[in-house]
Amino acid sequence: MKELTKAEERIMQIVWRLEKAFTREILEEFKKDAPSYTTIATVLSVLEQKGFVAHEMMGNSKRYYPLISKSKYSDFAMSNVMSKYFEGSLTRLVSFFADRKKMDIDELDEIIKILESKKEAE
Amino acid sequence: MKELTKAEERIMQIVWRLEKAFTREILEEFKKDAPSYTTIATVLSVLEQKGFVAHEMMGNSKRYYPLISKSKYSDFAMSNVMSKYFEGSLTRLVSFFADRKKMDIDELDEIIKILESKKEAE
DNA sequence: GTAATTCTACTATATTTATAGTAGATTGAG
DNA sequence: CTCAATCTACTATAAATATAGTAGAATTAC
Repeated sequence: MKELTKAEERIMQIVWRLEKAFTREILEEFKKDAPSYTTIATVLSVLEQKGFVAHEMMGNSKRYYPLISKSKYSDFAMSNVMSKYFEGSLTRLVSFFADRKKMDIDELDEIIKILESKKEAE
Repeated sequence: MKELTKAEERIMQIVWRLEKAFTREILEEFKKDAPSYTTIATVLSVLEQKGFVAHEMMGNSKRYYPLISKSKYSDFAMSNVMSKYFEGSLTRLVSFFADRKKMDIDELDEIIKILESKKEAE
């Protein structure tokens, strides 16, 4: 899988959120610093070439939808950071968090619960 | 904090590992796809401008060392991914892992232990 | 002390990324 | 129908990134 550039990622996040979107709709999602309509169109065609989206024609306009899911790309992006900064180990990541973030008890309990049930399953 | 580009990050990882390093030493760390000596030197001066490293002179050569620690940058890089893909929630991240990765019992126990003692501390 | 080596500073260039304009096709309003 | 609006395709350009060469200073090996 190719990596997303910043501009591509901004657009892709919107496509993921909307699930199906026309260029126009994507433009409207920008509150500020909106790129121009044509810029978005250009980025979308790059995203299509990279295999991140595809489109269907509706009249003469393209409705784009994701080919690569957000969670699939999350996996990719996270693995990247994990391997570069935590030697790929979730344990290291969690201790990193534990060391430097304040975490509330409910959140901790929630995470422990998830892990306990994962333990059952394995 | 500025972001590291890919080329910068490759070099920076080496500087973090070596703690203090001459350009020559950095070059030697590359096993394959080594950029040229001068490329590394150029990237180092960019890193210096961005505030990631500084140097001390040893004779006529520069020995670079990190100004921004790896863990500080980890924090930054991780927060980035976390906010983009997990709404900043460690809980979501952990469940994401639990859902899609096989994890061994020892690792799970280890993580639970970390979280339990964090719970004590909070 | 001179030749070969090594280093930095400066400059150059290719590639990639980001942005957007223009022209021509299509469509919708009346 | 016809005009204004809208859309895509193509092209252009700026900015950022990646890479490295050259010249001259400094150092080292004899």
